[in-house]
Amino acid sequence: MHEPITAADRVLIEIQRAIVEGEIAPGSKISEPELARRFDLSRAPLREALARLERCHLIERIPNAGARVVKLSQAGLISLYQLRETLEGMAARLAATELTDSEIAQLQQLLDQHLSTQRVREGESYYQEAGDVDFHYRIIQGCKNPYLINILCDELYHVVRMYRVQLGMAGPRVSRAFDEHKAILNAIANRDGELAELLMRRHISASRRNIEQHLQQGTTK
Amino acid sequence: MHEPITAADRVLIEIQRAIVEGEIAPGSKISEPELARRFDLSRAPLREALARLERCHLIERIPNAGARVVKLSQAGLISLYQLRETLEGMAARLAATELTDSEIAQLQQLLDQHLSTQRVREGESYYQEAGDVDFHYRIIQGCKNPYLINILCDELYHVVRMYRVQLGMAGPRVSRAFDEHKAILNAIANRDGELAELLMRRHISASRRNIEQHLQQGTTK
DNA sequence: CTTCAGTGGATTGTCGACAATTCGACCTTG
DNA sequence: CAAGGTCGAATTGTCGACAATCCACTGAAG
Repeated sequence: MHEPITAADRVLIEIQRAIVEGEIAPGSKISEPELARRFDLSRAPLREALARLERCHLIERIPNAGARVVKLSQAGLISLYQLRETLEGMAARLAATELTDSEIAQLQQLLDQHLSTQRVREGESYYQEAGDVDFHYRIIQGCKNPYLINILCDELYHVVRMYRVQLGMAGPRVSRAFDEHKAILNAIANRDGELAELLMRRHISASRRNIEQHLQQGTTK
Repeated sequence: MHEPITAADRVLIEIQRAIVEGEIAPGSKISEPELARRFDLSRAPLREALARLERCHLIERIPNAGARVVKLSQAGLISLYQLRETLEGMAARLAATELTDSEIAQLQQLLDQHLSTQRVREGESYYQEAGDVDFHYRIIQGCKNPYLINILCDELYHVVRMYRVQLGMAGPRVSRAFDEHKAILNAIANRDGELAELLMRRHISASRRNIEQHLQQGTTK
């Protein structure tokens, strides 16, 4: 079975990566002919990809005027994390009742694995990033609400990553984040949805404050 | 200045209406050539419209296999309203601190207007629908969070309408809904965000139960 | 010197046709 | 008769070209 990937999907993933990693500068204009040449395709699949990029909030399109890469801003960061607090809090609360015992066990196993990995590579932000993403991803999948899953995993995921990558998340918060994950999972294991929601909200709030500091230092404008 | 409308936008609105009102049956397959003939367009703008319909959760696309109109289900309704509870509750809470005094006054004026209109046309569900939508719309706009506004007004709005329209919302809940609107607005006027959120959540929860009854009666499967 | 209208260039939106893939019907075979 | 494979028609994905629209530059008038 071939990967169910169309040409538009491939270029979508490419451009997503380029934007998230800042290879295409925030605020810069997107030229359809230029990108078409760069990725060696027609404009048809490219426009399909652009439509999906708009859905991910990575670009902003104005009819008959073109598309621009989104600019990072403190206001945008706050709005985004404010929403994440609510949505992932909801996901954690639902996951506490929806997840099966075996799924919870697998998650605990995953966390142990991350902790040992983290000790080996202290301060390596990529693994932390991957592990954090994986943990949140599984919690979200566990809520069993397709609309919520779609919003968090398909639409908001890449913008969140964009903020984290471009502001260069570092390591001092790593160990604390792992403890917070553990606490959230404990609440879920105890089937305490309200506590899981509260802890998840705090976890994301702390993450926001962490990034906010970096943003104030980084962009002076 | 012409209306900033492209051909794809026009057909999008047409198809949205057709799907929401059930003119295109839920679960039916979408044929691109057929729709292109029906609306007298090429397939290019039509595909653009289909991409946005997928974003609105009105159709589901499978690569190389086509698109189908979404089917209404009790599980979908519950997931949708579960999410609305959280999101609109958040919007109400934020609106309580973000709305200006004059905006609140305008909202109170709007509600009075709706109440008088409702008395004139007792049980007329369309006006209730329009008034309800307008009230919720303004609360959402008042939260000042662009991500949240986008999700509620652009992505979820039409599916919600689809459930309400196709299950034929009637009048017994109309007056109660107005009272609930009034209570929510009072909480906002008192700058009591927590209460506004709680009341909004109850309001939507009651609305869900109302629709749920109709759905159980209507679709026996 | 500032402001506004006109024009040229480029970009976006749209079109019709071609290629790749899928779904269904038919036929063959065990 | 059932199961599997094969072929064909239809649909989706992609392409290159045309038309409509917008942006920037130029030029002229106040």
